[in-house]
Amino acid sequence: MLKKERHAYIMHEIDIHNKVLSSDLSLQLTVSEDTIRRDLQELDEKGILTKVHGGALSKSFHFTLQNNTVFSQPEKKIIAQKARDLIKDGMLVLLSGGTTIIELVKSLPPELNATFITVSIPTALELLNHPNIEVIFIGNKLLKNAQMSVGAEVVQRLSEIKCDLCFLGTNSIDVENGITDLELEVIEVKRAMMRSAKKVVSLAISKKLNTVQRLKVSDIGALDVLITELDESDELLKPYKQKGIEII
Amino acid sequence: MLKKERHAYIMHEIDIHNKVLSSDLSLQLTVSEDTIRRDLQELDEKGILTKVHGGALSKSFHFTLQNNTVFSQPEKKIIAQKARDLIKDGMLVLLSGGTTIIELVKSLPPELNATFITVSIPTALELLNHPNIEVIFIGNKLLKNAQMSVGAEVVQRLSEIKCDLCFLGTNSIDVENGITDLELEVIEVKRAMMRSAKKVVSLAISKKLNTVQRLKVSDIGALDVLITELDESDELLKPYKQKGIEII
DNA sequence: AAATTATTTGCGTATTTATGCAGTATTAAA
DNA sequence: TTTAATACTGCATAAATACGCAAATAATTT
Repeated sequence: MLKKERHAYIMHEIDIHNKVLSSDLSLQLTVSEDTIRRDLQELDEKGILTKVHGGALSKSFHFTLQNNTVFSQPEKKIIAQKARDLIKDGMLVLLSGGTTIIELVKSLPPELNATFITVSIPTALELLNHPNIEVIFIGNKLLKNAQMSVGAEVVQRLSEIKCDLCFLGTNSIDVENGITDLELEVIEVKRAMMRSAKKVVSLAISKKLNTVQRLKVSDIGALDVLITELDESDELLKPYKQKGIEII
Repeated sequence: MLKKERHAYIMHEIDIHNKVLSSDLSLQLTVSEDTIRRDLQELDEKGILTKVHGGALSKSFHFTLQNNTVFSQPEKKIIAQKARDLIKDGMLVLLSGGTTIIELVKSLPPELNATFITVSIPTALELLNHPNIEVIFIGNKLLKNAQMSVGAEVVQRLSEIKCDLCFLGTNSIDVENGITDLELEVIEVKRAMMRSAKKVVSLAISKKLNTVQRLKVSDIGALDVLITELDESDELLKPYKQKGIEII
């Protein structure tokens, strides 16, 4: 059998099943796994499939890369890098939704070995791109705009968990009014998230400092760490420091 | 034997078998392999076959290799339209993952008012785009490749549900071996999905008919409806009809 | 028909490609 | 962590290919 024939066969299989195993192909085509691996490598280089450990996947899975085209503000990149350093191997980390959180996930080193829990669909999708982290999604009714799970069931499930860290992509934060948000259902979940973590970290670009929304999530005192793109000594951050919040 | 005659013979062989080996031709035409190579090269330059290492392939064969990389969208569109008609206002519908299911979700009319349950992240994301449908995600540990929830918790939650319809994007289906799939964890969930629905519908492009994977999800008898892009009267579907499965 | 010219073919050799194997490193899973 | 599966590296081998050249064949001219 000619090499090109094998390639056609492999692509056909990929087309049908979205994935192939090297071991299967080796048997079906009666060539060594070495050869299959080299075939898959070539087809990968052509860009018509994605080689992975043990076989290959269809390209049609890869739509998360589309999201990468969205420009991320440099502020969020800075915040992500600061936040990243708090996460250590073996930790159990709770993540909310939002673009800042997505940026954090993108910046996670590939060798990091930790478990992440989230209620946000986009966050979950981004987490799935990383090789070594386990992803747990707490599901229930999904809220359309926020693309996240909400409702009593989620709050209940969160109450059964104790995480090392909770990262909140924060909408509005203010020394007087604490953390505030827009939607009641989101607030319920964020509260539950804060309760179930040993350490609560808020990620907020400085524009969001000292702004207030309609509904309150928590007092400022419930926060342990605040991460912005600003320098730790920035004037804007002083009031938060005085409340005993760690500034990074 | 004249060169032109050899060329005609080679093209004839290509038409019949879709491929030729230089070594074969050399014997059949009693000329050296060098000559055959030169022949194939000429015919390739003429554009009427594709020369490869060891012989040549027909152009149409080469076509399928390229063509298959653009996954079978039109077939899936047809399937989606057929499936759509089964869903009525007020129904509770269970969806698996896969590109065919995504296509179904895209084709749902905006005025449809129903509740959808899924375990697949991409499916959930697509469902959230629609204005009037409620989306429930059953969460737990997420499987990286399949981008879906798996595990005992999911099976348990599914067992507490009774849906009107369950749509399965099917990997492999065969009259003898039933519905089969690759990963154990996916199979557990698919089984649970089938149990929790009054009516189980399999969506499968015809390429997937009569293919078998390693692990079994269920007997063919557990299926109520099979939807493909083929006409209901197609020969391929007869065996399934005889098993009492409704063909759409 | 003979001579000349152009084309085709086969052969030897050097090179490239395809494949499998063994040992080791890496990765995934229990 | 341990264990099994998978991947990588370097190497060996065989098959396929490219190339130059000379012999053979075909086509053309004289």
